[in-house]
Amino acid sequence: MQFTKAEEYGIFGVMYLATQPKGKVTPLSEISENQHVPEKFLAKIFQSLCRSGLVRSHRGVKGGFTLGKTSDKITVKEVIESIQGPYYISKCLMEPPAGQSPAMLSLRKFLERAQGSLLKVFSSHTIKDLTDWQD
Amino acid sequence: MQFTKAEEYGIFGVMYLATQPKGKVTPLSEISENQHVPEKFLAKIFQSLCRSGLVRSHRGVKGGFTLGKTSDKITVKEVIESIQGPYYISKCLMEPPAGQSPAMLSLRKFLERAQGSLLKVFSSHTIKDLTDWQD
DNA sequence: AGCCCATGCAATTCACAAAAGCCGAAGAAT
DNA sequence: ATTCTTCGGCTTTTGTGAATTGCATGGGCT
Repeated sequence: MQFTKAEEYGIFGVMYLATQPKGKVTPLSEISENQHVPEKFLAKIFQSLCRSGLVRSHRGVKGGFTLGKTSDKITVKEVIESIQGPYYISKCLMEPPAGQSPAMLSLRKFLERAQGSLLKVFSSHTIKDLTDWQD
Repeated sequence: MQFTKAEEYGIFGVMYLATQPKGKVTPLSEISENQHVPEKFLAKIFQSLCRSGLVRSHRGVKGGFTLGKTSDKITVKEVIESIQGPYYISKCLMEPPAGQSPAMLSLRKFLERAQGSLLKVFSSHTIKDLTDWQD
């Protein structure tokens, strides 16, 4: 429901994969070490990223993760919503508007507008934009 | 650091005052009852709103609150930031950028852009906009 | 004086974020 | 086949902040 450590770490992880040589399989331990992120926490996050296809997992010795598609095709919004589900700026937008007070309906209308503005930024930036900014 | 019940209730409270006859002093109990908000919680919120001058308090019998300025002069951003201080889309924007990792600096750049987009919506809508939408 | 209502602080409950741990499954190397 | 490595998924713990409640205080009206 908000931008937390999980999303932060997830983006770092995907960014790291994006800067690795194409085809290289990178284990969690390497990502964790380089980006200073708790490994087990990162593992949980990458499970979600894997399920949504943003990254691909490879088990066994010399296993690890690779990107599911090129970094310029992965938007920040995709990463965020893979990890925590649909993004809501406020809890009250999660509940259906039926039977709510006039003041609430009015506030919802406003919040939806604000949220739309935010999601537009989320979906118009890719991981490649972020890694490019790193230099 | 995020859009919570406190901000929600605060906006409801100010909206309610905005719909009352000009000059009327409205006690918390009335606002609480009409907007279905816990009275003590609302009291705390209104302390902040009072300190920042958005509402004016009147003590004693027949006391209560009035608006500090007309509702078309009160932006949503003012209400939010009165209640919870500066609005940050993410915790990591609260800390100074000095000495952070390249990935973090890159993410900050992105988050600042997203946050700016959001604050623009917050500051370009007033309480009057919200009460007008109620009809 | 007595009542009413805001003020301010303390305490509590509750939910969720953040992290750590454990055991199992899959796959490669030998 | 066995062993080692790495992900998979579940459970539990810890920490933090949201959301509330309670009480004692103080100012103003009648």
